[in-house]
Amino acid sequence: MAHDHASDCPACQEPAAAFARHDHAHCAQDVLERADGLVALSGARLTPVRRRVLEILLEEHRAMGAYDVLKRLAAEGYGNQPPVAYRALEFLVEQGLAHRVRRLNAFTACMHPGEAHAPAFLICRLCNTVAEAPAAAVREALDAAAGLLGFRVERSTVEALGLCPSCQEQAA
Amino acid sequence: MAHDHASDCPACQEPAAAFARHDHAHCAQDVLERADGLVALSGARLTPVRRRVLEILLEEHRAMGAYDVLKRLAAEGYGNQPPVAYRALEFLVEQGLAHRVRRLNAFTACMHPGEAHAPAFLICRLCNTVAEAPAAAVREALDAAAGLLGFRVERSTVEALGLCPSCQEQAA
DNA sequence: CTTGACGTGTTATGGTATTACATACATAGA
DNA sequence: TCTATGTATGTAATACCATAACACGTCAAG
Repeated sequence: MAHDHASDCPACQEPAAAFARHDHAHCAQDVLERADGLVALSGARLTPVRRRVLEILLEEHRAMGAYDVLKRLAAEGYGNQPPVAYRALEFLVEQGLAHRVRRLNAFTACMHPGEAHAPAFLICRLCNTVAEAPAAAVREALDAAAGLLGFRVERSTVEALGLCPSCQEQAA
Repeated sequence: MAHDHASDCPACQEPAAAFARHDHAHCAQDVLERADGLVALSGARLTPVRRRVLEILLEEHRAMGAYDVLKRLAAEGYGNQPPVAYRALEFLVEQGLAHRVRRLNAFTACMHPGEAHAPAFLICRLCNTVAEAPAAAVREALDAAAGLLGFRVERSTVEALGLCPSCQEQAA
């Protein structure tokens, strides 16, 4: 482990940790527990496949293609046809437990489920790391820009391609 | 024509026109002329295929899939294999003459080529209209959010799904 | 006139996502 | 309990999106 976790370890939650090395096991556990509660609240069901997909996303701690997820599922005895993965992923996205990263045709676990947030994704073009940045301000600006045209925003996709801190150093 | 165009008709350029009915022919003409100049400046070449693809995007005035564009090209005697369309589209995107709308796996002509802009796309989930909104403020907010994590943004994708003005009315 | 850069055409393939239908499972109501 | 209903899963087939690799042609610089 990169650091010792108390149950409220901030490193897993803080934005700044997104690009830092740390122990994912704790974050995963914490997120899973919250997921159970959130889903129950919304009246939906976190079935075995769905829960497993979330676990997989949390374990890998990276953006995964639907077919990558599917391979893992199939290896564990679940169905091995694309809809199995896509349906579970879609469910998780709807519940706010995962996000879709369109630039990568991939999915990633949400690290802050339940907290109302309009995430932005920061994708490093060198190391391919994806970080979820808090982007309430971005969403506000987008709502404002859309409002000027009379458009009402329901869902938004905000993704940035660029260089993460460590790749900036190496490039310099 | 929905309205009579002077060569400096603002309706085609103004954001508010994005969702308004108007004559596209003039906008297209204007954009094409500017495209010629811009490409020349950058040392690139707006070859027949490339120019035709831009014309097609302008004519249709909607987000088009690469294969839609390809069909049009093929019907006019150009190559009918995917790379023909993808290469031309990629060129136009690089030159800032077109944009890629990832949510739709589609491309659309840029309505304000040459003006430095970080566009946001507003996609109506009912009528599928796509509008390009000025989003300098959004980009600034994104840069700021990324900066807090030490991430340097190079390119960004900002897309919103929601309801355009007229579909809001109909829904109400 | 040769070389090299660029653009186009074509074949082939790989990756992503959805439709449609069949089956199983859970829960609520008779 | 039994059945009806909605929801979830499994599967087959297909559609859609995108790229790699190679061949050919053109044009301008040396």
